Amino acid sequence: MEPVPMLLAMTYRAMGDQFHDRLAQIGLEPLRPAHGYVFRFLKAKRATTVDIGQHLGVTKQAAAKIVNELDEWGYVLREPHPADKRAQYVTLTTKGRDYLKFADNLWSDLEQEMADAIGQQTLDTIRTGLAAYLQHVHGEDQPGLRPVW
Amino acid sequence: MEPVPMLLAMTYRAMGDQFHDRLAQIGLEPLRPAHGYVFRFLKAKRATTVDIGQHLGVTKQAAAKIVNELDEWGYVLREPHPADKRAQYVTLTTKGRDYLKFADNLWSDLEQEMADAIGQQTLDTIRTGLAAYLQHVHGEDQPGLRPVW
DNA sequence: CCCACTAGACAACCAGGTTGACCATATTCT
DNA sequence: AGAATATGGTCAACCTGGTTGTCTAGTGGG
Repeated sequence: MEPVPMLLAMTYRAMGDQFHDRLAQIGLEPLRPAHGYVFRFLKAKRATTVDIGQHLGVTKQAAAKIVNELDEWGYVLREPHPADKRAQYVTLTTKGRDYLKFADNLWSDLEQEMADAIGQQTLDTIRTGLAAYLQHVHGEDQPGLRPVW
Repeated sequence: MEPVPMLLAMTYRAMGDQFHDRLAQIGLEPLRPAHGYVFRFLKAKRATTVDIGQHLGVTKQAAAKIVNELDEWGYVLREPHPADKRAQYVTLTTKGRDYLKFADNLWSDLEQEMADAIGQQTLDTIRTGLAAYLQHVHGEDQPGLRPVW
């Protein structure tokens, strides 16, 4: 029988691939998962590049590259930090918010299809089970999302 | 609430990190997940480098690099193909089989800890649920494991 | 007023893939 | 049989997405 981690990886990829395919059909920019995570993070709180790196679990330099791309593509812009002249807040543009909304819909479509395939209840169990495990392993301070991507 | 794919990724990483940490404590070679997948594959069937690449979902060149490493480290060796002078079978050495056995034990330890944390029944539901989803998406011919790693 | 610390940029590097070209052997077609 | 085509394996150049290390300018506690 397949080891559980293998199943996790394969399922993650299966869902991610479908997400990507459907996005490509619409003809959107080739955003990677990390970009999506950044959007979600920025929606929740004002953040600097350093904050983003921390959240993703990568160096600030890696985070800066990602932010640069998003900036060039118009999903995000930098504005001066009111109290710290070194720092810049990274904020979503309208284009960024629209993308996030679209992506969220797509994700919930996929999740719904998964529910249809294996049963809503099973899906719920998976969700709460995995969350409980993460809680068990990491306690309150969950680490960045780091790899996989 | 966290999207399911995020939970999958985080859980995969959490388990993988623990696996890696414990392996490092024993002082074993720095094998990556891909190597483990190769072992598991070789145990199941005789295979060439090309077969391995196919199974992993990477190019044969990438597979060749992996096989080279494993060869240098003594986990694997190449023997001539009986019917095709171009080809070579890649086979596990004793060291390779020992590693696999050790790793399998470690994985099942981790799985048991997961069961202890969230309940055996929940874990079973997760396992069968994910397997069912993959079945639903891919049908019989599951693709390579490709990324994540 | 110093001194330790931090945000961000720049550069060099690395790992783990990719594509493309090639040789030798296998296979298929006529 | 012989020619055309396909396949296993290797080599080499390149790409992507990270890393470390260094620097500047600004911050903030004693």
